Amino acid sequence: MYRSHSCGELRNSDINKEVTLSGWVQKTRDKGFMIWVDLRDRYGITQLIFDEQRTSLDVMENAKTLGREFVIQVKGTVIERESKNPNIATGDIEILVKELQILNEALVPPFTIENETDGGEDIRMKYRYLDIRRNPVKNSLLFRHKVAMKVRNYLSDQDFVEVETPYLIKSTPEGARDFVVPSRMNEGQFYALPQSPQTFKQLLMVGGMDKYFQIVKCFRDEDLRADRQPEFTQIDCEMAFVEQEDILNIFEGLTRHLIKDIKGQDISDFPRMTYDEAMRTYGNDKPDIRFGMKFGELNAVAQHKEFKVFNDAELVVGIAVPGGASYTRKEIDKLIDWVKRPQVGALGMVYVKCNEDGSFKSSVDKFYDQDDLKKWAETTGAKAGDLICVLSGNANKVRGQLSALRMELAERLGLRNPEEFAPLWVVDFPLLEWDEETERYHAMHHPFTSPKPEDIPLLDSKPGDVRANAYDLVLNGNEIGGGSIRIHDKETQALMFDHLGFTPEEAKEQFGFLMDAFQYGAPPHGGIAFGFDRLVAILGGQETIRDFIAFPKNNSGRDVMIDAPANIDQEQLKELNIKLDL
RNA sequence: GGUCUGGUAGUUCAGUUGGUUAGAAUACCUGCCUGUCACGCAGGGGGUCGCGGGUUCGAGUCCCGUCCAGACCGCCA
Repeated sequence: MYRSHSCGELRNSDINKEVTLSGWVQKTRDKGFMIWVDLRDRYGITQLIFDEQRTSLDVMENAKTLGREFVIQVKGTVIERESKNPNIATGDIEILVKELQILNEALVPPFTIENETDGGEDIRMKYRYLDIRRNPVKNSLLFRHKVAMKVRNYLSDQDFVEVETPYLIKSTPEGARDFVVPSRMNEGQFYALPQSPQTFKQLLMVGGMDKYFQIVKCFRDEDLRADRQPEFTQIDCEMAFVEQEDILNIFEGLTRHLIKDIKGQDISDFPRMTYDEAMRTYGNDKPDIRFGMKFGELNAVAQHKEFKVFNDAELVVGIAVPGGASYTRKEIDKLIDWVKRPQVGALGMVYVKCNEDGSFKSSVDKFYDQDDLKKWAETTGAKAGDLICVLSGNANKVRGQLSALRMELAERLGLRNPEEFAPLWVVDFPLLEWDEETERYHAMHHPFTSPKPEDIPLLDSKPGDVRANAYDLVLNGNEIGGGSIRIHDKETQALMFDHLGFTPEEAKEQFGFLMDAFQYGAPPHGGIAFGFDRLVAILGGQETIRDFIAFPKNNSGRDVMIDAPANIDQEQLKELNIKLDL
């Protein structure tokens, strides 16, 4: 038996018990006459004591050789500490060691295994197995497990069935780049890893599994971000015989349940907002509504003077920055530089200081009088002491720019409290989106999303105006879920493929199996998929998902620990009939 | 594909207008220490300044290229 107890559970009530503990040496404090060893495992730390009065000489000598992260087993007696440590749960007791066995020695780790480690990101990823021993990472993984269990239990209690779908499937041209896997048995052919189990879950609906879910890995061969990994986990859900309203209600329930159960918070307000409204008031389809700073469109009150920049602009729009009137000229110039960075791309920024005395001071006083500026303040909701930041230009671009500024300022002003949760449904997404590169429309969500019936007539005349039965769940400015009511009849699906530029032959080749299935009694259905990594990170109060993934990839999609991806040898390539052209 | 930031001891970082032998903290090693828990004290070892080239009497420092890491834009149905 390696252990009778964990390193986190012994208390005063266990005094005088003979125990066996195993774990890692967190730290030794050798005072010569006495050696203390902090023994650590997943559950906590227990102090061991070796003492020249009470410990045999050979055990004492052995204890002197212990180094950080040695794996040891000890047998001894639980005794009360002479001086207690209120900072740890086991701080009242210690183990007077009688037997010490070194199970495995360890090299000196390249960084300290402590809450505040001295190791940087790079080295920690290379030695991720050591990083996982640290409380912050360990606790993130435990937290992830807890969220997964809550989700499973909740959905299972609601009669959802977890069904596994295949990972080796077929590549499709729509959407993200696929990871592909060569098939040895089918010469020259490739599987693709799923970007999502989308078509399979729809086929499960045709198969009568009317409530499906799966916590499932998905794969997308696109560039990474702090909140994006090439392989990531979704809570994938689909239901038959439901309308959009049913799905919103059920998954609003799940979201409320998780926030209540895990964070102890009741969500009072769970608003719904159309895509149009989100874009107009926040410049963004995933607005963070924990704070205000809503957009005020200023065309009507800013295009009547001689200021050419505004007069030529499709949209003039501003936000009120709380307390911003006190910014110095230098600070405002920095803000202007910030919006002019290529990542944001604004050409300039007009500002108005709303002074405490009710007067206004702007960078465009030459063109606008106090009455004009007062109207701007009213439109943007600016109060005395605020700063109005105004951008102008192409409506879509300027909304994106002002949205970036809004988020940046909120971050700087500390308005994005990670312990506050403000979920939101964004509904009525456009069905199609114009793609400049390929010069055609492509599905904003995916090609299986149903258009709103009343908008179908617009498909030919104004394709960009057709709205979809599609919705996103937004939490604190992050898209954590998205879904739609699907098309479930062959004709509509064919019409959709036609508008996406597929020939009937291409549609049949790519998705014939789905349209075939639709002819055998496909029920009306719809669903949603949550980005599980992201959901866990946000509930955990962070926006970077890496620490909630045991073995994440780095910025370039590499696993620096196992050093993947890597070359494969000629034999393997030959077997797969692959010739490299490098 | 692009923009920005960084790369110096095991680790995290400092390093002035280019100038003697490249520093600190921590970790590590040795010794001491009668209740430590961020133990303390004394001593010690430890460097291809990412890599390649250039400018210069002289480069960690300036220039060019390149590699790596991170954040972001594009991309992510």
